[in-house]
Amino acid sequence: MALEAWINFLRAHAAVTRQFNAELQATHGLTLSDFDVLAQLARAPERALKRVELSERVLLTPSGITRLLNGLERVGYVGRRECAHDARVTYAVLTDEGYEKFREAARTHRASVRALLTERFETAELEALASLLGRLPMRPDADCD
Amino acid sequence: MALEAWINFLRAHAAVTRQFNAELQATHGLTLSDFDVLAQLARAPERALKRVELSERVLLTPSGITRLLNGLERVGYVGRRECAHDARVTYAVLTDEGYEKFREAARTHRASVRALLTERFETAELEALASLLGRLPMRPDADCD
DNA sequence: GGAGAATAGTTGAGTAGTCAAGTATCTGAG
DNA sequence: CTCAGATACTTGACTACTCAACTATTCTCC
Repeated sequence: MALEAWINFLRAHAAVTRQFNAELQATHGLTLSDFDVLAQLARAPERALKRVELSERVLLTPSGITRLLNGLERVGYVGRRECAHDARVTYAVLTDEGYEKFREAARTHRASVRALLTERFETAELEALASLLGRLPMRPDADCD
Repeated sequence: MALEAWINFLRAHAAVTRQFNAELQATHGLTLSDFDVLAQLARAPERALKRVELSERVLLTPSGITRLLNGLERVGYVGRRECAHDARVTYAVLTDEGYEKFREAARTHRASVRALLTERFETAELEALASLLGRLPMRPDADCD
């Protein structure tokens, strides 16, 4: 039944993010969102991304991205680079330090995620879950796809 | 792969809650969390629940519940009742007005959820999804169950 | 029956985000 | 060439929480 699935989804999200967030915060001083943008930058070409692109990928508003990046800039994990062709855009670029930080954090985070999930699901189930979740809208208001 | 499932999960949550929240806000002036506690109260015996119970069910901290209930009390959807046996507890009780509000909101919310999900999944898939999600921890730090 | 630990709830301060409005830049149509 | 929009951010004011510290009460058990 639809509503039950939805409620399970909400509860599970709250419980799981709370745990992972706390873990990431405690061992690396990073938010889940921080980690998410670090991850996006790490896999982007030249480790740089426009702020707008970033906001689309991590599902924050542009202003959310500005503030989040302020924090990451202050601690030196990301820097700014101007765009030659368009003076409106500034790229967020991952510094070497930021990349290093990401790699460390990714290792422990990946391990926790894997632990949480493999403890509860068989491989086939995990694939099924990922694929089902993948069919949900991945951007706000994408019900007209 | 575990990490992929997790990322799909995060994105889907952000996109979907954003949409439902906006919808609920626009048509009924309620937050998803507001709706959630209204729903918990509506199905509780005598439509009353201790604040602590509420906080466990909707996965907010006790202080979050206090503040959320402040709002719902101000607009008259919930009231307070003292407990005869234990002077520490005050029950949150759903008023008739609050119950009415919940019923209205539930109808449209249920319809949206159903629409979103049935548009993307077969009945069997939905059951599978609900059951898989149901295996995730439903309370913070419940990895030792 | 009284001290100490646990439980229910609130509050002050802080954080992570939102939205709406603003600035600066770019693009395209007449 | 210019002016009307669109686009890329940033900022101020707000919201919805969280956490830590507090009060008030209730259990425990010697």
